[in-house]
Amino acid sequence: MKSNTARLHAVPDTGNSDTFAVPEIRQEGLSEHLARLNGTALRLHFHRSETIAAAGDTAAYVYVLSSGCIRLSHHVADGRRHIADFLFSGDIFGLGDASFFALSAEAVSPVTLAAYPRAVFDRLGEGNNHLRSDIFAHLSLAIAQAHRHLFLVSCLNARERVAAFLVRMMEKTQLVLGVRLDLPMPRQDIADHLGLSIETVCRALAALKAEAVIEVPNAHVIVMRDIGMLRAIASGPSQS
Amino acid sequence: MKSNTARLHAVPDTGNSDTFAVPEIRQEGLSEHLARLNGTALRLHFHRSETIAAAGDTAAYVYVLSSGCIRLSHHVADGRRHIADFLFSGDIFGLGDASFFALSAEAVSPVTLAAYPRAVFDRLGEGNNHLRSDIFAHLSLAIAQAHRHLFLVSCLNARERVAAFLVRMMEKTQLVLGVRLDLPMPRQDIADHLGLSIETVCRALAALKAEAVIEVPNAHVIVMRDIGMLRAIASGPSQS
DNA sequence: CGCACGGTTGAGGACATTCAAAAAACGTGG
DNA sequence: CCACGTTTTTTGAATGTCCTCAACCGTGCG
Repeated sequence: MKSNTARLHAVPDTGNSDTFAVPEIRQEGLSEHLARLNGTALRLHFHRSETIAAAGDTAAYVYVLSSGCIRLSHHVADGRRHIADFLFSGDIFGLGDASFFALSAEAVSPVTLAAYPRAVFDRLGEGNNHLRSDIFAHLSLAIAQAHRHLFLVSCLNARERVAAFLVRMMEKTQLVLGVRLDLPMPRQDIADHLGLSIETVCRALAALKAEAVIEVPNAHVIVMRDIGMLRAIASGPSQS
Repeated sequence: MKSNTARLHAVPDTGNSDTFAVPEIRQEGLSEHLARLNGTALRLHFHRSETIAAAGDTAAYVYVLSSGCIRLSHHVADGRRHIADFLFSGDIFGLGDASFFALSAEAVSPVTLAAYPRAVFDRLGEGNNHLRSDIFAHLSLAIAQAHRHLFLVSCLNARERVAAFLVRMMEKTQLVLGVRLDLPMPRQDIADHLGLSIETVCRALAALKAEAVIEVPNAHVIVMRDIGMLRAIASGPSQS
């Protein structure tokens, strides 16, 4: 699956710069605003595999994850599913869903989160330009990330997708300089996120391990051995 | 950014429910609001293959397409590219790009469009709740569509992707009940949109033709022979 | 201890890509 | 209007990647 136009190749591609940079900025703003709503927030939690909200449900709340990991997925009748994204502490779910949730949110690991009634949330926004622009920024970022992932799935091969996934998980979990990455989700979830089969995910990890780019002490921990190389692989078939 | 406003049509949807329904509602609101800005709008036009805005450019304007077709694409150095979406008359580009465009916009066919200075646009929004909620809806829709496309690229095979593409183009170009679909973009663009090679797109079209689902009188015209079947194919390996 | 479950690895096959070439469409200039 | 060169589209054959099916391994738990 590569596709693409042109198969020319020239590009030294130093092997670094993300070719599809999406600013991965923490959205401080929104969190602050939400803190002000604490009085009306519900504190909830869920254990592994529980459904927090199902696609099609009335979007009565906006959720902010305080701990754990959740997946945003789309299920179809015949068992196939696609996982749009994984959310971690500080991430927000439901902001873009005006009336009904477009995706299901399910707990990957034990989760605690705050649920803000949408009505209250909206009311607050009406008098607050700053909050609104934060929401705007949040939605824009969500679009940019969806497009980045679209590029990943459309243009990268299995090994590159897995590498890109690891890089992204590193960023999302703030483990920018660390070497030890915790992957709370099972392989099947990674597969459904990347548009691969579970076996292919395993094989891609094995390949990266064989190249000494990563180590896999156990199934849920990845040790980054060569982050530069990992990023290079993640950005496409430049030199691989 | 992408995406757009989209098109109405509640569509009888004969065939079966789209497994990933995205409300394809026309955003009347935005167009009306924009009309009020006519005084400040620039009227531009471009011919085939011209770049209207490049990724990374300062997002000084919000564009509304009045005629023609443009593609929103992401290019990488080695020649690969991904086309996030195609825009038609009435669609909006640049709304989600606060400072810089995340995607390039290029004319697929001769294009005329209106460019609204972002500053003016933003100022209008500050005093207008209705406009703001239209923008919000626009961004939400863009996210939903990106997710739908993500599902398509992650879970469907070549024939299904091409079928889904045809269905979507039918909807976008308001040709809900018609049978004659005009495809202004070259095969390579379709391939880069669907994450396939150009040859595979051709073969998928040939397969649909062989099944008597479509006819292809010439490369840029598709005649729908069995829309119900097309929708069934587009929604995945359920009963095909 | 034995079972269940998630993960890993192997073999074979399906599907999409690549390379190659022919056919059709397009534009230009005579 | 036609001839010509260029570009786009289509088809064919071979290759490669990823998927499917299946067995195996390791860990955790009753």
